[in-house]
Amino acid sequence: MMKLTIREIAEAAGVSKATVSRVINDSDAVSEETRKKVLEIIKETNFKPSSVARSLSMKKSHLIGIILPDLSNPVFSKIIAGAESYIRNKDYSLLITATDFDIDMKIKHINIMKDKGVDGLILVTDHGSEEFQKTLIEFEKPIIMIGSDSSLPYIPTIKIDNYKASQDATQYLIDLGHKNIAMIRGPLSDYHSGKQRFLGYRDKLNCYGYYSERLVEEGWYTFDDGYSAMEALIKKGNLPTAIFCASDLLAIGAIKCCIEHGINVPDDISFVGFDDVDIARMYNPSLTTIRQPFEEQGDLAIRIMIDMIENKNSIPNDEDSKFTTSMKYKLVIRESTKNIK
Amino acid sequence: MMKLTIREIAEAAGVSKATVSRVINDSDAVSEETRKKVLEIIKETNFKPSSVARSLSMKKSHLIGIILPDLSNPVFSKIIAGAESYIRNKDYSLLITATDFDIDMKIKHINIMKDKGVDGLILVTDHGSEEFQKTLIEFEKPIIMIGSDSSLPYIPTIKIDNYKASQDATQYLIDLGHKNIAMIRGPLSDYHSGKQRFLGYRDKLNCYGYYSERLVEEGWYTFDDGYSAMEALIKKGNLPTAIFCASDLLAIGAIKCCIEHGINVPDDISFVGFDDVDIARMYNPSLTTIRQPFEEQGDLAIRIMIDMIENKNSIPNDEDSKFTTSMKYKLVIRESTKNIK
DNA sequence: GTGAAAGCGCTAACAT
DNA sequence: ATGTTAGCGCTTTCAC
Repeated sequence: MMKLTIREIAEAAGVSKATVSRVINDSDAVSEETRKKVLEIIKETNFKPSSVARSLSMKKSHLIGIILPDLSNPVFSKIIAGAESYIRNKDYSLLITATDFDIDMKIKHINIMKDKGVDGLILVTDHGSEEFQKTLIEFEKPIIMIGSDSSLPYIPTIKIDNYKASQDATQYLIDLGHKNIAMIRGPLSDYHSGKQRFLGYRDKLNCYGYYSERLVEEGWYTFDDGYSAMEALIKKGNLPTAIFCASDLLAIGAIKCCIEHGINVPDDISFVGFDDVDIARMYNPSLTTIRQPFEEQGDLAIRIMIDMIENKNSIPNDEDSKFTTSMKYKLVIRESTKNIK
Repeated sequence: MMKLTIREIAEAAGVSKATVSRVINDSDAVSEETRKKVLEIIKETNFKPSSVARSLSMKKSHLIGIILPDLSNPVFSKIIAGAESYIRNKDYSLLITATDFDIDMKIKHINIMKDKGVDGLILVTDHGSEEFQKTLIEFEKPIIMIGSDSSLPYIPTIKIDNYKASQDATQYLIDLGHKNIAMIRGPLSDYHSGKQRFLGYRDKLNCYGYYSERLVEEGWYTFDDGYSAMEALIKKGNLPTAIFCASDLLAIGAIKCCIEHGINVPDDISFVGFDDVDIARMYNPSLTTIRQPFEEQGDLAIRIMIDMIENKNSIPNDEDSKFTTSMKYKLVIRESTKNIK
């Protein structure tokens, strides 16, 4: 059975291709009679217009690209899940690529997305190099960033206030009576999740005069790095009574290390994570953490994107309309923290 | 700056569009001289041919669709990650949709994929209804199934032997001296992960005369269902000394429930999970489980798919070439199981 | 209200 | 080796 085209439908209905097209798109007045007839034939034959041909003709692919570092990390797969579940009922599809935090890879794939004709691009990434900026500028279609900003004023950004969230987490630990509070941070080169979360912690401790460089370890947000960082902390001796971690995985890795060393959580050490991935509530002990609304971020990004694509006017183009959506985070208190007053 | 087309390149190079096309695709002999010239202009202008136009003309989109139930479940996001990381260096992209285990949704999205012109489709799902089968038959492009088969002989399938894996897991528990072994299974309507895993367990217990219906609870592979199932088991009284679970999440939910009830794992009850998602090794206690090679499955699916797309001859078309790849699973022993002999 | 024709950007015969 | 021409399947003026 050959693939049907609009031509066959037109013939079968005894009208022109143009008319069929009008019916399909509701684009122009068509007499009720012919519309009925055409519609009927379309149902009967189960005809579906080729989106490829349509894309070429309309210069719109109904594809939205999304580029993120890593699909097997729950942090990112949640964002995708949020985006996907909203788009599913819309007339768009998602083209997804992971790029391993590699900036050149990112640039390459932004270009691939462009070739594929995506109508818009969602970037989950840090802002990166100058060449990266250049690629963004030349993209010429709507872009949205999640978790980071681009320094390009016309690119909407969705994120949370990492600095403030970290201050809140730290304050919570202080309120619980902790003074010797360590942090396992992310790399400072990672501006939002690394540097800002660290600064929030440091500045807050400084308010109380508790801060010391000795208290800080660093890792790449992973379980294994959390484990190693904790080993380092143990080796240093003079254990803290609480540890704030830049990610849940870091926290869980560190907790696992503690347990294997006979250190009780939260009796000996309290832990606060960051993200609230699924594991946080499942863990034993369950993890006190900062909840980031990942799925909502993905969902919102798609909403804004579709709006930008369909009402071009809504693309912010002057300085004051630069819009950054700062989403609400929330400190979720569970079993891993203890009041020691 | 207008979007460049092959036409501008041709003019700039003083040749015809056809020649430019030849250069781009290495499709036909072109004199070294003109090739150089064209290539140069392409570099200079940073020209990229439109894949949409190309798709229309060649009837090949270089898009591979993948449909799965849920993106936020680590089981599925690992498969995607595997597929994506292989495809990334190939000249293909991935169109991803999640469908919530809803069969009608699946059918709808298979059709959407078809409209979008994907060159092939990877399905992570159970085989489903007759209408579903019909949709597959009418798809007319390569399809591959992961984790399940289709009953259509020409559709390659990638999976593990769930029945045997469950027997192995159960045997392991028996070897450890356990006789009173419960199971938290998935729904029997789910043929592979539900029914087969259960049968492997039941048949193995029957070999020893240990089986009893009282030992079985059921849930949807989630943490919360595991927790509830464990509560039910506790309510029944006469606790088993070991529990085999149809998923890691089920196991972890049950373990969490035990801990909250003061039941020690593994001293009082041993647990074996299924999947080996990341959480399994991170958990406290870490979980003994059957490892499924998710990323390898995704990777392999893409390899086979690209091969099918590019060498059509390799599509199996006779009965004996029906090919099911049964991947190796592995029992990974960790802290959640205890020898009680 | 409807049809004819041009065109979206590319590839693929067919000529030369 | 290269140019010419005719599509791929759809949308969109522009006539009628």
